Amino acid sequence: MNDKNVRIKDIAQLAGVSVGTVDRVLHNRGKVSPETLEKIMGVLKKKGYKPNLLARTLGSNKKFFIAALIPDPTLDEYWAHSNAGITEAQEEWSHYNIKVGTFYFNLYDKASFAKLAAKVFDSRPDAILASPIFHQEAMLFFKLCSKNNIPYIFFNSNVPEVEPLCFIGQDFYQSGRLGAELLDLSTKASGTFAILHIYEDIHNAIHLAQKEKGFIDYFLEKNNQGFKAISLDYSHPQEPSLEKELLALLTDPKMKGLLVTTSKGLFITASFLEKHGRKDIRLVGYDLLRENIEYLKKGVIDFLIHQNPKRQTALGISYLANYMLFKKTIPNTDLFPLEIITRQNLKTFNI
Amino acid sequence: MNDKNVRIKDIAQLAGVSVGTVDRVLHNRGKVSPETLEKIMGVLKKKGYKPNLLARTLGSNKKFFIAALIPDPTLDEYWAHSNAGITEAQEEWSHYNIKVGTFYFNLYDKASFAKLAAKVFDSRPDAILASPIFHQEAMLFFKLCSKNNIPYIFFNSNVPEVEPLCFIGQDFYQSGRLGAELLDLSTKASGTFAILHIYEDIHNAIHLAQKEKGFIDYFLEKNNQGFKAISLDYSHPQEPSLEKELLALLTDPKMKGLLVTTSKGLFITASFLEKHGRKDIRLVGYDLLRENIEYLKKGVIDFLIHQNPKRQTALGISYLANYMLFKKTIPNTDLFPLEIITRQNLKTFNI
DNA sequence: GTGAAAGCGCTAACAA
DNA sequence: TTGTTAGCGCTTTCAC
Repeated sequence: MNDKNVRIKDIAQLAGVSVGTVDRVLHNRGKVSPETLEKIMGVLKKKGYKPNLLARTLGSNKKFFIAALIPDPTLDEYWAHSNAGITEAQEEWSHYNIKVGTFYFNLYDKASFAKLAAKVFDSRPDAILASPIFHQEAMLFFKLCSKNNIPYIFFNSNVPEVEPLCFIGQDFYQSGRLGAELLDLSTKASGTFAILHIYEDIHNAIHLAQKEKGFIDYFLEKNNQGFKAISLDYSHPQEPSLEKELLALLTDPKMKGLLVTTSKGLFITASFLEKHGRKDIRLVGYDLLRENIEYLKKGVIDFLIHQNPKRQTALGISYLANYMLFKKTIPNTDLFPLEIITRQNLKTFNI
Repeated sequence: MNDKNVRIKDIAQLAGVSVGTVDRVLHNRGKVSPETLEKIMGVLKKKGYKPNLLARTLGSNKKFFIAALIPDPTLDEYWAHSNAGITEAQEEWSHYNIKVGTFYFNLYDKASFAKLAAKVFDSRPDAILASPIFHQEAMLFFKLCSKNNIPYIFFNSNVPEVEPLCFIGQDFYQSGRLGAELLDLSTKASGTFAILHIYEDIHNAIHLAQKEKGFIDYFLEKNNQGFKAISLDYSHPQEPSLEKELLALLTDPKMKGLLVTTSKGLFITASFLEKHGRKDIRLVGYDLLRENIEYLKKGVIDFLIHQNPKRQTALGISYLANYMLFKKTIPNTDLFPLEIITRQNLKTFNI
């Protein structure tokens, strides 16, 4: 066992060529005769050559620019976490000549997405990390990127049609099943359980549908035990009507628990339950946002499901960096663990 | 805004000295006159100099050796996961001239720990990652390391007396509270809950005591609601007597749930409950081991608490690498999130 | 105390 | 098609 790492120079010597030639085959830049190519290849694998990545990036002296296209973090707490992940990764990868630029669009405004996308393009990025929440607009833009050979990774939502390098997010179906299970586990008697979509943003429709399917399937599978699942959609309601509807929903004496699919809907529901003193109703929802955490602590919310938005973006940047710098292969899709948060493990996630 | 990074050369120029001198102040190796020192310091912070870490490690051409001292992974599935984390990190850091050597001792044999520790020392490591499960022996050994200025990080268990660079593990107290909470949440009526230490290895005593305290405290705080907590210690029992004891324990009609603190104890208890058809008893335990997972899937175990042993060791290596390579400061203690595993989120943790 | 220069492993422009 | 060589930014030895 030779302790020393084999260098290009060693390979060159063994193959009886110069380092330049070896470098050419390593990066298959051509201009190498078949014979020497074969010979070098042979030595390469025989000695198990592994490039020194430090020397590589130092020597090549390339700068990479990654554009991150995400919703404005100042407008929404959830996206602030995504943004934090980008900041973190930015710091980590700055050593490697990788710069990250952020482009914030308005979560509620398609036009702003298109406008920012154009800006992203103008910045001539080497790669893009994006949350393509406006499906149509995203499709157009990323087709353009595709044509220009700009690699992109999506997180949070996906647009499979434009085949991103990778999608980082959660398994929404399984996520709905988990919500159902948590309600089930925390309610010993059988009864009725509802899944609520409140203040759904139109671009979330697909996710919510998948969550709903998971929720319903879970209970269907135990149908014989008297579970029921109801799906309610309170998108863009007038406040008073929402309150009335919730009231009506909860008159059902068999109603045992609610899964709320949107973070905002969650704390509205929580405040409703608290106001009406409905401690008999179990409540499960998504995201570690401030108000949700408060209601979790108070015991109004029983479980939160955490999507780890910060880690999603940090990983996205890492993937792109590894892809460009080291030609690493990236998985098509990386679905995160569904993390369950309760009062007792909350602080261990130190958010 | 100057886009170009300031290099040592730039600093030297601005300060009217040579790169050698700048390097000397950067690493305060002395041999610099007070005046030039001051001048260089000035330029340094004025220009916000940040060293290029790649060039640094490449230039210094140092090799680091980290010794990992852990229980034999072939003897116990839990430690196989710890070992996997080391392998993973090994790969990741090999680029940086960091080698990791593993030293496996027998989990059940103090003498083997001492023997392997001696081997570790003989290997002249630059740093050590260890699970110091034999308190006395570890104390002796790491005092020696301390004297020899070999930094060490502990994971899984701690020996605070020898002040490791960092302890990576879980908050055992909170972990016990979480176990209690999960039992509580999944049992609507009040009743009796027990915490069981089965086949406890003597060196685990402290952890188990902390878990127990967390468990008991949780229920004490709701004492008024009729909860009870019982602590049972079935260390090193004869098999038949254990079965008898469990049988006796479960005759209590108020018994609602069990928290088992050791992985082995957990699947023994699970198989017991299954055999006797006690579906009325909730069961919570630790670690994503094969048999535990099976019982979770079957519904005999309701929740598993995951300690992420793989990530613990991978992080340990990362910390040491960053410490030696980049002089990064490491937290004294890194307590991991307590991850809750159920049937529905199990697969998303793709173990 | 200080500076010059070689070298870390790799890249890429240029000569041959 | 191949070899040579000057960097990349930093460390470290050695001479002054």
